[in-house]
Formats: sequence, structure tokens, C-alpha cells
Amino acid sequence: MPDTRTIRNHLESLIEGAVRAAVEAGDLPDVAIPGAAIERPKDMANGDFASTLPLRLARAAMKPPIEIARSIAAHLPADATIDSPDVAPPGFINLRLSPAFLQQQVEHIIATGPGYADLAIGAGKKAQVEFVSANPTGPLHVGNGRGAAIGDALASALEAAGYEVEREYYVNDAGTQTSYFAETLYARYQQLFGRDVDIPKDGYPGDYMIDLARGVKDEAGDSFLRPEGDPMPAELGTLGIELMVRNIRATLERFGVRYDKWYSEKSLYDGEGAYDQAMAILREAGTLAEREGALWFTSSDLGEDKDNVVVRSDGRPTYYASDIAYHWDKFIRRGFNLVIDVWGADHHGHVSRLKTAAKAVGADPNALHVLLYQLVFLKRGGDAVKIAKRSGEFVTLDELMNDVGADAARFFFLLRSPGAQMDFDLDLAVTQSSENPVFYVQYAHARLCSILERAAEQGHTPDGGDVSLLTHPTELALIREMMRLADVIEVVATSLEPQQLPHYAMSLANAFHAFNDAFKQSNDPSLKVITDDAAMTKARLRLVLSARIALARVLTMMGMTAPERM
RNA sequence: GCCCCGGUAGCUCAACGGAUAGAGCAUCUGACUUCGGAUCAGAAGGUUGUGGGUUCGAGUCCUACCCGGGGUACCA
Repeated sequence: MPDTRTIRNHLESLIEGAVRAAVEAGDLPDVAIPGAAIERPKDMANGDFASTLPLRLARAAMKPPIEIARSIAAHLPADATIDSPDVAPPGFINLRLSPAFLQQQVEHIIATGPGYADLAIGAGKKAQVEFVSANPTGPLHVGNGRGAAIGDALASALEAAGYEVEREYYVNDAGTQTSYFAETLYARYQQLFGRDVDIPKDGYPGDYMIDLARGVKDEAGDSFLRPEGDPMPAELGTLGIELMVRNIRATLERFGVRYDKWYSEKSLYDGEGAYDQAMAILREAGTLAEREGALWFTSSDLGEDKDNVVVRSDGRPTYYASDIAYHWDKFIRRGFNLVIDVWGADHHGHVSRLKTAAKAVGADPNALHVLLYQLVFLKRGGDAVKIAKRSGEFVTLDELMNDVGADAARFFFLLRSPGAQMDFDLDLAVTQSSENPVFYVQYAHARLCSILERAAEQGHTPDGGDVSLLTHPTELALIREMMRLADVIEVVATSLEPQQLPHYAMSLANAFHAFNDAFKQSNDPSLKVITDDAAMTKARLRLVLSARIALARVLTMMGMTAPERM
């Protein structure tokens, strides 16, 4: 018997078999079949699955789609997974899963447990999701939180889809911004000793730099102080970056994100590192040219709108050079089959040339996905405040978590498609926290746990329950909703649209609440889970148990907690 | 100028090229002396920015324009 993961394939083969049978019987002309075209109707009234094949065949077959649909439906064999099919205009074949098949899914879910809805589409493939990777020149802000929520959920969905996934943070500990950061830190540090120095023009004016300098002074006293006018000690910059990275890591852990690797940009330049090797490949391919004292990647020959500098005239490599080396390392040295970079939309101009460069160093550009998320606009007191780390005015991810909690923040970030700009009204987020849909979903999980606990107190267990007793519409609707999880995981993992997760979670929670409250609506206490009917109680406890598994799975995938009580 | 992303209900947003465009919030109306009401059932709310086009079928694809945002560095 097929399960939730394979039911679609099963139905496709049924339809395709019916088409062949119809052709053999002479009911249909012998035309090429463009797949069975099984989809899920938006409206459940149109069945659990539908085939639009007749609509697609109409032209080639020179017959009205409705007639084609009738012919195919007539040749569908009896099958335990479905009831008899419906044909609906203009030419849909609607399939409804049989109650017996639905009931069996409860057993399937309980048997598979926490791995319920795992897929095999990524089997044997290594995927990497690199996300946040904010410069360690300041604390994470709200926009970084969006990237964190998206990247982490995508990574989880890819794991569920069968990929071997690594989460990575690329630490920009080299480069120009790092120097500005170090100089700012030294200026603040000197100010603490009474020197009258200004922070650099391109530096970081935020107050957190004063705190950072104060921390250094508390730890190390004046040991980093040099005579006035002398260059700053390099070790201070290194220490500052280390402290900043430590803060960022703590913030992300609080947010529920754990990385497999923190990858240092600086390490690209160590010894015979990635940088040397990637540049050697480009040089050998004749795609480097010296001009105006700088070294250029001649990307315009490869379809880009212009060439780009990889080594400045002062000898320092650009960020672009680092990224080329870094992606050579991802694809060639570490052998990832799928690489996803989650970036803020302000980096979008970099996407095309990175793909071009990745191809030039031997990577498959189709295996590189850059997922851009649009910027987060903060509203506070009605005014829009743009986040900009260097203006020194921004709201940190920590502050956001203080206000609404990590779970709510993650849910809220995931709810929007990455490509849509989002307004984050901080005042509203606080005042509406009790109305936030995150509570709705988590509450459903807590209720599920509570029912199981209450039942156990009264001596009821799900063990040995007969799922064929689950025939009420709200029971079957709940099972249908649980079955969708595999579809959702597939869509999220293949189309990189994590917003499907929270929407699905709300829908699943709703199906449970509706089931759970059905007895109120009908004023029929026999619809409660725990009743005098011992057999019915056991059967419904199995449903509750399976629902808890499914809901916990999607909550976990979103990086949220699945609370047992609230 | 050129490139990218948006424009869908009062608000915030969904919608593998499919059927009557859906949720949450806000508004209105019902239900329960609750296996936890942070609940359920229902109502109302739409010219999917505009004009063309492709398709059996377009919010979705193509095209021209309008509006908002971002990018267009020897910053990252």
C-alpha cells in the first residue's frame, strides 16, 4: 500500500494506465501523453487529487476534454486507495482518497515517528546552506534575523528531503570593512583614555563600539594603547572581530540556529589556500587581465555587462575575489552538490557575476542558488526606519527577541515569501503578541499533549486502537491535512519557498482545533476524544498521537519549540 | 539610463499555468458552566496597479507603461 509520500506516484500510474487502456479500447486516439498531471485541487470539494490531463490532451486528441475525462475515468481500475472518480467540467478527473487509506496513514505516521514525511529526493547528495554571514562589525539586526529564519528553515527542509546538509556562516574577517571596524574600535578605545580622536569617516558610529572598547579596556587595560599618532596594533582588530563573532553566535543560538561551520574569509588566503588555487584556474583560462594597475576578471567576455576587479591596484584582493575562491572551495574542494546562499536583496547585483565566476572555476552554476530576501522595513511610531548598520541606528535581533520572543520572530519572518518586502511594525508586534498566529499553532500542540496526558491519567492509552473507527468528517479532514506535509516539504526543498511552512502549520493546527471542538459545534459529547467508549477513545488517541507527531515536525522544521503546555 | 524584487480584501500577506483568487488581524453574528476559550462555526469585505498579447485556461507567462524599494564601487 502506498503511503503519504508515494500516493501521488501511485495515482499517476493509475491514470496513465487508464489512458493506455482507453487507447487500446479505441476510446482515445493514440497521442503522446505529457505525464498524468496530478495536482491537488485548492478546494477539497473537488477531491484530494485531480488530473488535468484531459485538458492538455484536448487539442492533440481533437476531442472535447470532458469526453476524454470520461473515457479515462471509465478505464480506471478499482483501487483500494481511492473511491470512484468524478469527472468535472471542463475536463478534470477528481480523485478522492478512500477512508480506509486515510485511516491507514495514522498508523503510518505513528510508525515513522519523528521522521514522518521524510523524502528521498536528496538522497546521497550534499547540500550547503550559507546564511546570515553578516559582517562581524556590529550586532545582528532585524534584517539578519529574516535571513537566519529563512536559511535555517530551508536547511531543515532539505534535511527532511533527504539531503546531507551543512549550515555555514561565512565570517568576513578580512577586507576593507574589517579595517574600518578596527580603526573605529581603536578610536573608541583611545577616547576611553582621554584622547581627543574622532572615529574614522567610514567607521561605525554605533554606541555598541563604545561598549566593545570598554570591554577591551576592562580585560586588557592599556596594553593596546600606542603613542599618539602611531598606527594601531593589529591584534586589537583581530580581538574585536573575535568578540563580535562571539556575540553574533550567542544571538543566533538564542534564535535557535546552530551552524556546522564558521568559515573564515581570512583562511582563504592561508598558505596554498583556496584563493591561490581559484586564481590559478582563472589565470590559466586566460580570464584575468591587468589594467590600470589592478587585476581584472574579464567577465564581459563571459556574458557579464562589465569586467570586475579582483585585485586592487594596492595589491589587496576584493570581496569578489574572496567569493570566487570561497565558491571554488564549496564546489570543487568540498564537493557540495547543491549550494544555497541566502543573501539580502541589497547584494543582488552580485548574483550574476558570482555565477559566472563559479562556472569559470569549474562549478555547475545550476547547482548554485542565491536566495535573495527583500529588506525588512521597520516601523516605529508610524515612521519607517531603514536598517543600516553603518548609520548606527538600527534595531538588533536581540531586542526583537526581547520584545516578541524567538519563536514568534521566526514564524513571522517565515510567513512572508523571501521576495516580498516586509514591514515590521515593532509596536504592533508587541501589542498583538497574544493574537500572533504563532500561539495558535503552538497552542494546538500543547492541547494535543494535554489530551494524551489527561487520557493517561484516566488509564487510556493509544495502544491497540482501531483506526478504522475514525470516520467523522473532522477526523478524516485532519488526516488529509497531516498527509500534506510531504508535499509541503517537497515544495519548500525544491522551490526554496519556506513561507509554505508557517501557512501549512496554521492549516494543520486549524484542522486539529476543528476536530477537537467538533463536539461543541454539534453538541454531541460522544465526539470527544476521551469518552466512555473505550475502543473509540483508543482510536482517537491514535489520531491525536499522530497529529502531535506531524505538528511537532513542522514546528521543529521552522526552528520553533513545540511546547507541551503554555 | 540599465538590471533585480514587489504592487492581490481596510491592514499584513498566501495562492505547482487550473475549477467560485484564500488566510491572519480588524469589523459584525452565533456556539461552550471547555478532554486548556490562546477555541470553534458563520457573515461581510476584490475590476489581483494599467493597457495589449500568448493559452483550452492567466494573479501567475510575454510586452509596454505607472507606483514603491533595492542595485548599478579598486565597500561588503
